[in-house]
Parts: sequence; C-alpha cells; structure tokens
Amino acid sequence: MTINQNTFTGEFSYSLDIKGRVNIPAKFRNVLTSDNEQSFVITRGMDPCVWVYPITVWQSIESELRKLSSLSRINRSFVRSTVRYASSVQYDKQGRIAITPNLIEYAQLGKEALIIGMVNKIEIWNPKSLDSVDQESHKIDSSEFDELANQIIL
Amino acid sequence: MTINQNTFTGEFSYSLDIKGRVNIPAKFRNVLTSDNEQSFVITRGMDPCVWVYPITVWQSIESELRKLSSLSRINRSFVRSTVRYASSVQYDKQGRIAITPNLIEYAQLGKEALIIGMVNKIEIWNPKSLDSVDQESHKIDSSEFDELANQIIL
DNA sequence: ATAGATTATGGGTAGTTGTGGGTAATTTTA
DNA sequence: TAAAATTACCCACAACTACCCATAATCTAT
Repeated sequence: MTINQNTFTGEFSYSLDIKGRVNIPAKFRNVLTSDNEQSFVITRGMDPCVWVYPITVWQSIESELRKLSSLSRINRSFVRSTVRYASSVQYDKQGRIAITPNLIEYAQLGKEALIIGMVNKIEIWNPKSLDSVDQESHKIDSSEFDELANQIIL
Repeated sequence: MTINQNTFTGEFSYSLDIKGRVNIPAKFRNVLTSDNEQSFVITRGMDPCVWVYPITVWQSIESELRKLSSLSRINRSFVRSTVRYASSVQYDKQGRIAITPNLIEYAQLGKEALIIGMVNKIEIWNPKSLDSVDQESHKIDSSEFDELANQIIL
C-alpha cells in the first residue's frame, strides 16, 4: 500500500545519462494520479536543485499566477521569474524524463543524481551540493527549528 | 501532455534574423488553440519587451477595454497606449512571425532574442534588457516578492 | 529457489525543429 | 509608369528530440 496519491517520500540515487535523462523512481510513478498523464513540470528549486511537480499540482500554481494583473510591475517580475524556468515533461516508456540543459547547469548535475521525495514535489540534487547546503543550514537554523516545533508535531 | 491550452511557460533563446523574423517555439505553437488560426497579436510590453498574445486572448482584452468609459482621462490614455502599437501576425510554414520595425526598436532587439512564456502571453526580450530589469526589481521589490511567493509557491 | 515480472540504463533511428536564404508577388517611392 | 523596396511564400539543411528496442540488474511470487 502507498502512503498517499501524488505524495513523494524517500531518497534514491539514480544516474543522469548522456542525453540528460533521469529515471523517476518507480515508487513515485506509482503514486502519481492518472490525470497527470505521466507528466511533470520541472523548474528551478529555491535551493540549487531541480523541482519536479506533478502537472496537476503545477496547474494550481499557474491558476494563482493567472490572477495577477500585469499592470503591476511586481506581478510581472514575479510571474516571469516563476514561470521562466518551468517546462512540462512526460516520462518515456522506461520511466525517464529529460532535464533541460539550463536546469542541469543550474543544479550542477553530473552523472550522479540524488532524487528526494518532498511530499508534494520531487527534488533532484547533485549529492555534493546537497551536502554543503545541509551543513550550512544545520549551522544556521537549529534555533529556528524550535519555532517550527510549535507548528508541527512529529 | 501539455499544461494547458493557450498557456506558455519556459524560456528559449532564439535568433532574430535579418528580415526581422523570430521563431515561435514549437512548444508554444502546439498549445495554441486552433481557433487562433496560427495568429498572434504583437504589441509593446509594459516592460521594454514585445508582448505576444494569442489572437483570441487579445480579443477578450479588447472587450474589457470597451467597458472603460472614455469620460475618464486615464482610461482614454490607457486604451490608446494599449491598442496603439498592436498588430496581428500569422506565423509562416516554419513557425516564425515577423516583428515590426517599431517594436524591434522599442524592445531594442538584436540578433539574440529571449522568448519567455508568461502564462497567458509571450514576451520577447533583448537578454541584456531583461538582466537589468531583473536586477532593478529584485533590489526594489524583494519583500513584496517574498510575500507573493509565500502565497503561491508550493 | 527459481521463473517471471519489473526496473534501471544504454543506445539507434526517424521525424521534428530552428535557421538561413531564394524567388515571386505586392506595395511604396520617385 | 517604372524602379526600388518590402513582404509573403517556398525550399534546404543541420541539429536536436521523441520514440523505439535491447540488456542487465533487481524484485516478486509461487
């Protein structure tokens, strides 16, 4: 049994091939609802990694963006920076998606790709980048974890 | 699978040829509904770039403009400046549209053209102009930016 | 434990896409 | 009215992408 639909957990070490393709772990594909039609939207993460959304999840982001009038400068620049690096991809018969060159560049992806379930989305990391981001955030944020403790019970 | 009809995302670096033509990315042409008959409306963006609307989307903008009373001076000047530079274009067999000289001038377009999907429309930029607009708006608006991100990004 | 199914990875090929340029038709200018 | 300039339409090619098949490793079930 799976935890939930369109919900991703766990960590997987896969390889990015010479054509820029990575496998989406079978566990993730299996919890993807069929209305996604095997499609994701890939974009820049807020950390130096690639974010992968089920396309239906992305659609709800997009419908929020549609409400923002282009008369406002902030809105324009926000929509632009959000949508600019996003593209929709469908996984092939082998379960792989193609990562665009500029996202590979942005996330510094090499042959090794670390794929992490982040509940409503998936992250693709260069393992080394994740290590260093991890260490940084442990140094800085340990006090802020206490704040979160008030909001979330583990 | 594509995200949605008449919905544009992603960034593409294409070239403006000597005749003033740019390619509309295949991904964009493929999501264009057939009632547009391969036509767009191009006009001045509010930023120094060219805005490209599917012609059916533009038609609904026009009907909104019709509702604005000409009694108001601001309305008059808004309608005028919106419509004034707009013209409709159809893409050719290779998927290219011709940009009018005054729009090329306005957006300072050179050989390199950056094409950006903005959900309901497309923007064509001189990469350098975009860089400087980007930097400006990050300096000025970063707090409001974060607010928007909190509301919308998942 | 073993056979069958599934999964991860590599690579080949046909079709699509982006780009340049040519020619005829149309419009503009002198 | 004729020449010049612009526009619309066509073809050609190189690069890329989507799609397909093959194989080895792993997992599942009897």
